Amino acid sequence: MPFPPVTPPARSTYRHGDLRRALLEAGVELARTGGPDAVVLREATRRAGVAPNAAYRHFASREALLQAVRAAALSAVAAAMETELAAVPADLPPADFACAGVRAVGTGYLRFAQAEPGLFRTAFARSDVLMQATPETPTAGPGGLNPFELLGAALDKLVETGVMPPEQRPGAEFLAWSAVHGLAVLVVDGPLGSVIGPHMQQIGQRLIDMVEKGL
Amino acid sequence: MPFPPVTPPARSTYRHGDLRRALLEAGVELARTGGPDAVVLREATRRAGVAPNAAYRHFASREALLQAVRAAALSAVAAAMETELAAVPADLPPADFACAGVRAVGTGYLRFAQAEPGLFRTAFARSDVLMQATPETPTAGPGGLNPFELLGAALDKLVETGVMPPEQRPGAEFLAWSAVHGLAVLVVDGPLGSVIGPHMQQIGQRLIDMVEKGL
DNA sequence: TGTACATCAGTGAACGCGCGTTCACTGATGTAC
DNA sequence: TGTACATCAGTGAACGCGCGTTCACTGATGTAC
Repeated sequence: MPFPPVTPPARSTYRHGDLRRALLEAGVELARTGGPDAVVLREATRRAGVAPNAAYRHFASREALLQAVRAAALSAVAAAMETELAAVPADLPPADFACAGVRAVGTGYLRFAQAEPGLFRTAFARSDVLMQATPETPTAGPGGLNPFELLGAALDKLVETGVMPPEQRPGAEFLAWSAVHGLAVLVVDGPLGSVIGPHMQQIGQRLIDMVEKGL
Repeated sequence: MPFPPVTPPARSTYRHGDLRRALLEAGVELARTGGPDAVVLREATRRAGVAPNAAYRHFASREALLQAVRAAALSAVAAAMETELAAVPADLPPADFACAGVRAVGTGYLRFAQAEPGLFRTAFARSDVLMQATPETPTAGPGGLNPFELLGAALDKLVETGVMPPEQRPGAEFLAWSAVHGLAVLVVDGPLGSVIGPHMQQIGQRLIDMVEKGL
């Protein structure tokens, strides 16, 4: 896949100023368009208007850049969830509020997957970044929690408000996550894109119904 | 990823005999080890003991070979489901038999994902092979149904035996498939491999419980 | 039954491509005196 | 305040790699007469 011509930023100073950030942003943009495989070190330096090897001052390898991009993508997923959470009416009765929280997390996840398929694929493609974030590669959203932690917190509230029996709680995040993730992946990265792409949100809501009832 | 040295088959005849099949088998073996990206045309010809360009007598391009490998992988998924289905006791009452059928389909899917992660990833990676099979690239198992059709048939029986209300049936395959697929992908291709890999079958059963209850 | 010939599966050599990465370097910065 | 110097971000050129694909070819096969 050839890259579209991107105007070089035309730097006047010898020093770039913030090359690490520029490379990361270029990497994110590449991931946005083409998924993880599109995060190509040389192309990122090209977009930053810099020689290819300049990247090695800031990232140990192409893989390190990709890790950073992944973390940024996960952070964006968390932000999408938070947006959805913020839209939940605060005056709901506690139990309903807790339910709406879980739904919001799932909805944010699905929305993000559909709006930013490239980043979504990058965020969750074979790696352990989510589970072992480093200070250089933060995976949390503005609120300080990463996607997995947001889901866990929402489920905790389900137990606190008595909607979910406590003995069901352990491992529940894996079940809920699986369901929602599966739909997202089938549509964004799998064979269902053309089949149910347009109805994804609707099917997503039915899926979340199923999870709620099943848990 | 360098390939391990594979002994060339040492052909004595000028004609290979069944090069198409040999390339397909080599391709499947590559996918088994390294997923879709590992299906490399030159490596397949190397393993078949043939010049690189000889492949073009049988496949129009690398992509065509990959499509064929994908189809074979889907066929293997179907076979795994059928194996599980065949193990369901035939003397169960109809409703229980129907439930067990759905569970068998899901279990077969998860088992396959864990036993053959490379083929699993190849089978479901961004493509429309599943939904538009051609005579040259069959996706069905021995029984003549592809994975998606096997799931559909199992759900139909759920309706026939009165376990599932008919109005729930439309689209139910997407919900069930999503749940199971999500778990498989998270473990095989995502961040949960190291976390719940060993307990996957157990979590898988809980997940299928959830789907049954939720539908 | 023997022979000419069309068919076509596989060969050998080469192409251009873009990648990640390494090397010795150069130029700007900022700190120590 | 001025100057020497260490630091280190970015440069330029090059490397080896393996890939998919194209070209003109050669050798075995099997069919028609």
